[in-house]
Amino acid sequence: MGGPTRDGQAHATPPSRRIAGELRRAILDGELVPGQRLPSERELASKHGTARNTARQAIAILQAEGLVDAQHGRGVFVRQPRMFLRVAHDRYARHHRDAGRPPFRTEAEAQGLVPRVEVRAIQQVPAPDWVAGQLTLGAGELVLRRRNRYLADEEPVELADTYVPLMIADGTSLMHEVPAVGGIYAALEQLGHRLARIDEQVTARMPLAEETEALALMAGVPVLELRHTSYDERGIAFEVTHSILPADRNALTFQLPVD
Amino acid sequence: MGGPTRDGQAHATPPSRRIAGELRRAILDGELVPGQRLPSERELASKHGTARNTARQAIAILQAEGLVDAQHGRGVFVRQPRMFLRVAHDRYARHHRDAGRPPFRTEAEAQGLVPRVEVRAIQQVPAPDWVAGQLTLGAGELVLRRRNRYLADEEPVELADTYVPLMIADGTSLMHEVPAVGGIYAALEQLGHRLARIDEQVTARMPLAEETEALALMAGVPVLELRHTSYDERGIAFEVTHSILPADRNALTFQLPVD
DNA sequence: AAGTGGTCTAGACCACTGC
DNA sequence: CAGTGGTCTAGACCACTTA
Repeated sequence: MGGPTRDGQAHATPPSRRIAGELRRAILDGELVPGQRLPSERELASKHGTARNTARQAIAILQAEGLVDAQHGRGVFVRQPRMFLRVAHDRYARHHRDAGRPPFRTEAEAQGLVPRVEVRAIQQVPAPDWVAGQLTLGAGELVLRRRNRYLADEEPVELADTYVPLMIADGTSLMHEVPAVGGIYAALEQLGHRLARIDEQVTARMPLAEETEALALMAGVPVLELRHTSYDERGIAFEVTHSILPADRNALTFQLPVD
Repeated sequence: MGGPTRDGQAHATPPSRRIAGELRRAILDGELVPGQRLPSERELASKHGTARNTARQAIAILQAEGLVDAQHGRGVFVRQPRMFLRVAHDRYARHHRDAGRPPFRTEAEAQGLVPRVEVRAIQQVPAPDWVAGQLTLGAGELVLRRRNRYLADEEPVELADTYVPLMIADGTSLMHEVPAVGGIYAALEQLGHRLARIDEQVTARMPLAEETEALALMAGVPVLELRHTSYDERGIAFEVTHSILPADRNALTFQLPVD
């Protein structure tokens, strides 16, 4: 039994939210510090005179807010601030490419992290709508898709699907696992597609189950969704990349001149 | 009773996740279209031969993923794609400012939306660490803080705290509610701070309870956190803004020359 | 009034962790 | 083995929406 009005208080805050509120305040005020264990579900329940499920619901609220992290068999912990990989505004600068450093490697090494790239798949697929639009292809036309996963110090920090029109990629090193020293941008440049301008669009959402697994995401962590288009000197798009980045491990920086 | 191994299948997917998986597939495959109602919790439970709480847990998973939206007394619905306000790369261009159009108004009107700005507070506060760092002030030095809420067609789309050093703002129109035609950037320019370069950093996280309310956020919607710094022609920072944007209503676009 | 989601209870078994 | 979180059951009352 026991809705919020059983004691005559209409619209009173339900116990689960009250417990979550108390814990949230303790975390934000620093009474509970990052890494510290919360009382167990059973302790919280008996302390507040509720069923265990009610205390559990309170924990679920905090988990959805990204404030705590439940570990099976160990306990519930205040979340630790995580390492931040800042994707700098100049990651596509030619001087890095000329030095044989692909964008991701540039970023990771600048922060003292060990980069690793996993090639998950290299396929020919029908172009998704957004890709076809950016590359001015017919809807459903075949494109090369390279699916990569990027890790810094063996922690996954990005999933990236890169699309290149077959007219450009067919028969080139792009179809193979390791396209060239310097990454695919160096390879594309050798093919005559000199990067002159990029266009990036950023939003965020909660991860799908598949992304949660591939990025080892904890509950309550959203992902950044980055859509990137590369243009050559004639203003023609020759490559697009769709990236998914854990929001707790990534911030994107941009520096723009005005006027 | 009833763990996943009761039937001898060790590590089998628990019923709640199985049900969530089926519904997720139906949504992503388009069998359930945006706006459509899902079966009720009681229907799902009886159809799958589980308790109602188990079906309810499946719904909670989809809600945390931002795929569905539960409405008390009505049902659970596949979430509608929301209107997207793209914050264009040229929102700070001088020609808008010269025409008396502040950045937000420029954006909204370009998309046929009616912009409205609520000034929530104009105060002098100690500079937060990040603000002090960007403006090269002493930690805790007083700065002007203007707290705004932005609405498009009466839907909240941004919370923004703008900080200006008191040395610049004191005694000027910036201390008043409506600083000048063209917004605070026009006012700053009249004070001799000509915008030459901006620096923006983007990340995302789940909203705090206060932000959920101020932005009328639904469950499972993260916020974009945008940190913006304005530099004049001498490379001196004269203004920073900390924005919180609902991720389901905002995408940020950037266009950058390379090299 | 009927149907829906929101919350709670009291109890159970499971899987995982760590002493 | 004890303690923790993960999941489930079967039932209940509440608040909200719709007809």
